[in-house]
Amino acid sequence: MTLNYPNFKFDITHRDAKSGARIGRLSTPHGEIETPNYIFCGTKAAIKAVSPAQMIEAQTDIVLANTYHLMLQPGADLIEAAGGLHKFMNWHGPMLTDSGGFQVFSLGEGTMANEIKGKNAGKGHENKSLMKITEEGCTFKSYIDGRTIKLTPESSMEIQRKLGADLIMQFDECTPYHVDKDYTARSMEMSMRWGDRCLAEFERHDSTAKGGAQGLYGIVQGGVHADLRRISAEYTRDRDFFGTAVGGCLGGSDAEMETVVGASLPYAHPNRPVHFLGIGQIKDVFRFVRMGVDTFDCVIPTRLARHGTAFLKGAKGETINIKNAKFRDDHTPLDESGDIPASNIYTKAYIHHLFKAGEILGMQLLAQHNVATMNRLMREVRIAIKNGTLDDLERQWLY
RNA sequence: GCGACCGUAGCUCAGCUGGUAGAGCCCUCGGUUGUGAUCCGAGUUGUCGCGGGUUCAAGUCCCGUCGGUCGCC
Repeated sequence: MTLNYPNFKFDITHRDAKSGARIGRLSTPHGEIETPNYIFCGTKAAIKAVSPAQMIEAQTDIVLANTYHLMLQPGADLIEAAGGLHKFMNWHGPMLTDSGGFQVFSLGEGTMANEIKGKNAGKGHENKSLMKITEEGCTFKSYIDGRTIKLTPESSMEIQRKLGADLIMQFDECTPYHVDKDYTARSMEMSMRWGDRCLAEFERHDSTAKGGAQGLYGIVQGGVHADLRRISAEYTRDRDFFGTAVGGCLGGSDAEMETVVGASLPYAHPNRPVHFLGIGQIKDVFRFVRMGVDTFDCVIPTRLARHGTAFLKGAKGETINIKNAKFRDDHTPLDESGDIPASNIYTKAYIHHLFKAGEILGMQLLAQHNVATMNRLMREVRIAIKNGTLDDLERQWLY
């Protein structure tokens, strides 16, 4: 072990007797969080429609930002000159950055989300010309101005170092769904070689020059193939990564997603924090916490909010659509059991009106409510794991 | 009083030389999982001002009439 991450720690303080769920304490230079926890997406150094102060009011512990978007705009050097992402965006708690792998490859697949979910069968790949993958890395055209950009394991590490988040991700290829197993295997193997290059680059700079300011996660790939997932998970286990992330194609159904995680985590390092990239919904939190996932990140709380969907404990399908006509004259608070004004003061009729009228305050209120609701979910999940009452809690949350 | 133009979905309008109506918005519902705020998808809505006439067939042509806008005396 040449990398020891002196300023990071992950202690598992409690294990659920009935499942793989666990309580952990993840320490970073910007504070510690209790896991399981939820990481909110602030792609371009901003949680869409929610200020840092409102994130704190919603009892948020940790956020993330994206290498891909920030390298293009405003550029990593500018953020470094600003004193790093924490100062730049005024978020002083723990933070994570993605490596840029997912976003780059999503250009080649039209919408990556469809690929991961196994949709768009037979379509996609129409923008393949926008990018090129080689052993060296990835070349693509900037969505900002069209200029050609190159991203490699080394440059991803350099950019993430300049951004300065606490937790960072190795550069990987997010393997599409509609490729054959052979392609998935070769892609996974390249991601492993890229992982080694990330570790080497990381060790060259971070662990020495900056005194261990960052913790690097390896990413498990392998598509929907259990044997590949095992190989990839064992790879991350046997390298000096601080944490393990589950990424790549997760299949086309809930069942397939569980298979993927189930084929990965038993072979990952047992004492490292496990992050599930890009998931999830409330039902996903319950499912994957039981499989040993410690942190989640997903755009869905804030994206759904901007489109008028509010997470609600016990609601059918987890959510309500505030734009529905039935809320037009519902003068009760959005969520009386919520713990912020956006939830327990503002009424459904009012927020319904804001959406109908196109007022951005509607999106702000729902976004903050959804963030607060997911944070509340995670708090209750942690308590339930400690008390052994996860099943009961799940019944309360899910219709 | 005369003349011109216009009356088509809740709103704004498109429908070429005749072949029983469309768009956008609104409205209703759905979608969104390593971010796409103002997005994507589906659906509801019409005695084409009214009355005659010509024609196999009229939103479309002709006559009359009502309403509106503008101009002239």
